[in-house]
Amino acid sequence: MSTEPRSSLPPRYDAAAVEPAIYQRWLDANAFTPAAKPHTGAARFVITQPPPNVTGALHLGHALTAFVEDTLIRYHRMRGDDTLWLPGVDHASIAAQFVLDRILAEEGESRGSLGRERYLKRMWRFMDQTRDLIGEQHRRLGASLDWSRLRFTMDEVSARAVRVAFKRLWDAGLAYRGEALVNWCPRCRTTISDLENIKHEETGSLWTIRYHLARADGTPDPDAWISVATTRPETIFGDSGVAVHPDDERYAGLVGREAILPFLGRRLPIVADPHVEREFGTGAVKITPAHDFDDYEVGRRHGLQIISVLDEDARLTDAAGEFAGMDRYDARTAVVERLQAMGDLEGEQPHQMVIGRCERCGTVVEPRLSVQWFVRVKPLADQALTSVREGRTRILPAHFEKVFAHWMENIHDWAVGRQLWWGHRIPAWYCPDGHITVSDAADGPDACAECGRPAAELTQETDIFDTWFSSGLWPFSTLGWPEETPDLARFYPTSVMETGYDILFFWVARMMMLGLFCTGVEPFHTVYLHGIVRDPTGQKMSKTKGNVVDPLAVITDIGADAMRFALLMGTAPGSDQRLTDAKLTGGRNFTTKMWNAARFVLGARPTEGVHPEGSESLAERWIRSRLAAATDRATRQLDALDLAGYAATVHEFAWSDFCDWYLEMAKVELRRDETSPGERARVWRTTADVLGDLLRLLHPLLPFVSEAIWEPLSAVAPRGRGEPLLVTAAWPEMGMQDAAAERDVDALRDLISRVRDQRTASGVAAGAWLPLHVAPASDGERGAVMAGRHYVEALARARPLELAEGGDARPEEAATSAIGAFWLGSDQAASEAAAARASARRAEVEQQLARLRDLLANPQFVERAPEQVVERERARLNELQGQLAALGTGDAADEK
RNA sequence: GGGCGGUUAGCUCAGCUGGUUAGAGCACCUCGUUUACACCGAGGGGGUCGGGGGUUCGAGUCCCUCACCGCCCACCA
Repeated sequence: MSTEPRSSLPPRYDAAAVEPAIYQRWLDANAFTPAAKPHTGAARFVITQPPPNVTGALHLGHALTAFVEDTLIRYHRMRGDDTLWLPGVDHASIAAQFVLDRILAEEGESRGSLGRERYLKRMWRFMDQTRDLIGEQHRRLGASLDWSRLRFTMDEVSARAVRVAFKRLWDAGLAYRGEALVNWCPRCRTTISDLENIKHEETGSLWTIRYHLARADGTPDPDAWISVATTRPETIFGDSGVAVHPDDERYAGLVGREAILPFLGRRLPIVADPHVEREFGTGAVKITPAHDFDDYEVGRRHGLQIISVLDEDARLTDAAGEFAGMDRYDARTAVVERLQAMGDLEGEQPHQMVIGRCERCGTVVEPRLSVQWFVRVKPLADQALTSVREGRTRILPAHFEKVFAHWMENIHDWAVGRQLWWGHRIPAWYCPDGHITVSDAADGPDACAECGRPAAELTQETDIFDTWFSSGLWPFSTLGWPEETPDLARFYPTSVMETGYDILFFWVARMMMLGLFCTGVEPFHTVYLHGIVRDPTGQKMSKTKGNVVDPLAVITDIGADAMRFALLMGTAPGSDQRLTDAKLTGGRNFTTKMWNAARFVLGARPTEGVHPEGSESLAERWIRSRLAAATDRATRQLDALDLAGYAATVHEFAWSDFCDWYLEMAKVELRRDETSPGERARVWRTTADVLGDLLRLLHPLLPFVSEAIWEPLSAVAPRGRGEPLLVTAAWPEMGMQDAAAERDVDALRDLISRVRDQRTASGVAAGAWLPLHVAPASDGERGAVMAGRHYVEALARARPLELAEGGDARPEEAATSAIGAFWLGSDQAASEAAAARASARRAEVEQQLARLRDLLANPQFVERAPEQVVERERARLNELQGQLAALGTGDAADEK
């Protein structure tokens, strides 16, 4: 970029060229890194952002996240708050392995062929290629992240935090190792959490199978049996009982007897358990404790055997006899066929059921009995729940608090171990005597904590942590916890945690639990949950549907500002939005509009060296008042995290007030012959002032284009605050509102609009100048017309403008406006169309008057409604009566 | 099986604790090359606020109920 300040702008805004250059200037100025020391007394504003997965490319969800957070951080930076927005990426163990495994497959390798050590080396190489990708993409979005604090969940600081956090959980008795049924993905070959086990409605089969009853000698009775219903015949080999409902008289005589398992001849006790639904299937259930969560509980209650018959690939084990080695689905078919051949298959019917599939690979999840590491989360969940209930952490939108509470109340222990390689290895060591030592030392323990055996005899756990364990430490691990670092003291706890509602449980809940446990305080005071960006028809975007929008393509096309505006306009906490081309085009049009407005202001600068003089015109007072109102409103909306509201406020002020009305009125002032050079200088100065503050308001919303305009503007209209870059400039100060100016201009705008309407209705040529007669309804209105007559003349193309006196006759086509009666004087204006339009307007006014009279005549209303409301209605009535009266005794206006 | 959200103009959505004539953008119609902008300007048409009941002086807004759409949670094999 040139170092010469330019004072004009090129005709076209070239976002693709301008945006990267501006981002570089921000970086050069070190604009995103907090000062070494905070200003004393400055408020703190720190955002916790979800670190994107290291392997992923940026999608619209990331873009929305970045835009929301960047908008907030830019606002607070301008407010002078001590801000931090820290960037980072997540190592995403299972997702990363899934991606790398695919790459390896293409190279003819696999996890198995490489072995753990080489696999991890390969993974780090892969990381080095992809780790910076997300960062690069965030820079193109304009995200003002503090790159000097870039973090990775696999870096050493994070690793240390993981060890220390886990050691503390262990010491507190909240981490334990035990045998339990867990969700197992046979394809990823790891345990997964309940959250990663995605339920799908699917149609399967329900088979009814005969289990023959055992005779006294233990042989099956060919003529007596109990029929059980099952969706999983292949797990038959793990059966260790049959259950019926205790009150089911059909089976009352069978409880306590035994059935014989087909193929294996195992004796199965028939037990009574209230868990069984009598109406479902046959009312009798085969119990397979090792392969079903319900059966596990039933089995425990009745002391049944737990027999695993599936291995880690979901193949049948030797316990399945002749079926050993078969895949679970092949075995299902085979078992059914054999039962049929034996005459023990009573039936098969289609069955609607819910199947759990691995979030990552879609494979049907298998309940599997194994020894695992768990975190006892109940006490942690209670604390997190309490802080939400007591308002120390607030969730937006508020109704998610209920969702959060429901989940927290029903939470199960967290299986944190993963049988994967890429991730933080669980810092637990086993000694030959079976003792467990958990250590937070980087090199592991010196000796067994229980028996003192030396480290050399200990072996470390090979399982790694669920990715979300390290993500759960993110708000403080990134600041150096457990060290008492200056950053931790300065930026923790954080302010706003912003993410999509879809990871409320995965991430937010875990951060709250681990944050409270590790640091004793809530890691953030506000949880802001945004929704999903959908396609124009409301479908979720997905690669398979082919309806994804690539944010980088959009940026290349129309610029990051345009996309930001489009996304923020549609965002509301907790609700999804549809992204359409029309919205993106709207964003582009808005950036272009701002660019062009700035071009006009810069180009309209009068001769230098002339001192501004005279008092501000009505238009100037009005736009300053509007600016004050917009500033106040936008500020309150940003403080309330109402980003769509903020965007709408600034958009409306910029486009409607500033461009459509103020600039048009300013042109009148600037171009009138009667305006002196000093007055011209004053009007331009006001215009540049307001534009400057508008840019400040605009900056969090359109950071690039506002910054691009800021430099040339401040070169010719320095604001005296010495702010070379808008990104670090101050948020506008609240000005004074000017009720009188607003009232007058509102009235004038109404008059102008109505005159234009009359012109259109009567078919007057657009460029024609017509005389205009105005009969003000009162002295106030008369004053407004006097103050703004040249605006009316120019903007309504009405010249000369003549003020009518009370006694003047009103022609039939006279109409009413907020300022009183008016009529156009010309042959054409006397047309029937104008008269018709005018009388239609009058009819409207009269209708409203009638409504108001009725309302005010109702004693109930006058007595019971608040006085303010009644007063407002009275005032309105007076105003309308004034308008009508201004029409005098014109033909159409004299009857009530 | 529980719970939650939505239903407002042709489309996408605003409408805070009930209070003027329910708004915006896009789309549509008419006009317009006035020296920032046609990625624009001016004007216009278009809604019994999902249905039904209730509370109230007054309901898009509060209560009840029904319908449809969507989401989350859940151990009937």
